[in-house]
Amino acid sequence: MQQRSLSGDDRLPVYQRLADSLRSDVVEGRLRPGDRVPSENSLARSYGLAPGTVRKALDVLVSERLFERFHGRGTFVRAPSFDASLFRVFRFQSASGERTVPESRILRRLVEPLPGHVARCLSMESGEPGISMSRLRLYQAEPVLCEEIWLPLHRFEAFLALHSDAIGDLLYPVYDAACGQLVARAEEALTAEAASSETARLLRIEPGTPVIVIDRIAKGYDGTPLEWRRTRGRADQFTYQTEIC
Amino acid sequence: MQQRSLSGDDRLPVYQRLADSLRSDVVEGRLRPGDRVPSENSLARSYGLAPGTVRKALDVLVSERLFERFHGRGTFVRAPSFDASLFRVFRFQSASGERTVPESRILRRLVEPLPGHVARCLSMESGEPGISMSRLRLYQAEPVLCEEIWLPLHRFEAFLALHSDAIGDLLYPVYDAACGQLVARAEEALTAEAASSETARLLRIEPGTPVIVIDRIAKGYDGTPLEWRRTRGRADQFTYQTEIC
DNA sequence: CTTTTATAGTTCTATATAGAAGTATTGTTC
DNA sequence: GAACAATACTTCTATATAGAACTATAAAAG
Repeated sequence: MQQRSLSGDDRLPVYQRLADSLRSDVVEGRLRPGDRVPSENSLARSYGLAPGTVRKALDVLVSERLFERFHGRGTFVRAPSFDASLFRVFRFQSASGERTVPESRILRRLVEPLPGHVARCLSMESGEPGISMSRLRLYQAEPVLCEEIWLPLHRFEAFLALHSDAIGDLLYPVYDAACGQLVARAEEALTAEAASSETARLLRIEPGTPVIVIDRIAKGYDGTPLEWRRTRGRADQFTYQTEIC
Repeated sequence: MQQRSLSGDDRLPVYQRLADSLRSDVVEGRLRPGDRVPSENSLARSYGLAPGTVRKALDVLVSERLFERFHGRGTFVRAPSFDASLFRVFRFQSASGERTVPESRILRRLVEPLPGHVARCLSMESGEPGISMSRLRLYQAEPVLCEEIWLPLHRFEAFLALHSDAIGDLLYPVYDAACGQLVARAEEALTAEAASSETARLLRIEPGTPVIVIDRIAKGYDGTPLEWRRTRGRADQFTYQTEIC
């Protein structure tokens, strides 16, 4: 247990600087999702702080949803969950009410130059090489979502080499395992449009029918954009619920 | 400064019971939006608690967005803001970027029996009397949103008597002033559909064009549903942004 | 009247301490 | 081996205290 000290702007309160320090432990990979964070007492000892101050720093990171605490068990780096957001938006539930992740079928996977609007979102230049994918997602054998996905080639070369069977229904675990790319959070923008003939064919609906469009930019812990994704689904299977105040 | 004691289940932690007590001060109208909450020290004195415990109770209420704190100034009951949510969803901003609330025009206001699906949301019986309104909202003289609104008659009789000129662009302040009904929060559900001929006419678009539908149930501090509202707007003027993690 | 200064009130930070409450492991007993 | 008891460790609650940082008001000075 070595004595540690806080870096950073010393005009900031101590608990903020400790929170910053722990946050960068995650950003720089010294702490990974699922890892246990040192206990409040041991942090207090090793940084030479009062336990209350340490606890306040952890409060910050818990409210950021970066950590989660369990009474009597410990504090852990939280693993983000993205499919929960799909359930918030589309109602995929069987008659019995249970939720299963929709099955995925990759229709296309090849290297192409990034189009302008995608490149901008990925902080890259238009025309730089990217991996382009089309994916169809089915629920109980019915097509429910279709997706266009773009990845920066230089980070995801190993993904190209993978056999299709090695890619499951969820992509982010594969990004981590095969390419060492951890997705920490994502920004989503939601719109509606009339179905093009292409998406109408994939979703087996009439062209012109309203569809929901979700644009997502997935980012790493350090904020670098990793994936661009556009998902379309039938509007009549969609509701998004919030509380406002 | 009278000595006060905490009621409620004494197996709960003290700070929770204090938070409950202050919350019910708001629910029962002893504290109103904008009011100043007694200072941390005075609460500590009057309840006979340590200041840290009081502060922890206030932390709870601040994170619920019921209170807001200002360093050196005090703690206040927060006034909810609902038009902010409209801006999150529809992009009404002039070229210069400033935001103005869209102008409102009430097309219809009369007493009618509540239809079933509305009555259910308002915890009332189908057929009970309600106030039914149609409203058109314009931005820079262009129609952008159309709304159907239902109110329970027994709470809003005074609203019927109001002259149209006395009703501004925002309804909730009028509900409060004329009927003593305070809206605390609202639940919204968002969908898309093809424009009916009726909404197409109002919004001056082609029938069948995608429109966004927002169903809202507005509730008081005690949770009683006060207003049912369905808003429709052109989908091409709409984006909803969130961060997920 | 305007500006400055003091003051009293507010929230915010930090320390120190003690024990309650929950969880996992280890040892003991049967 | 299974069931129970003791233990060590974790987070959680609560108290007490002191001063920093910020804001509004009142008093004083120009």
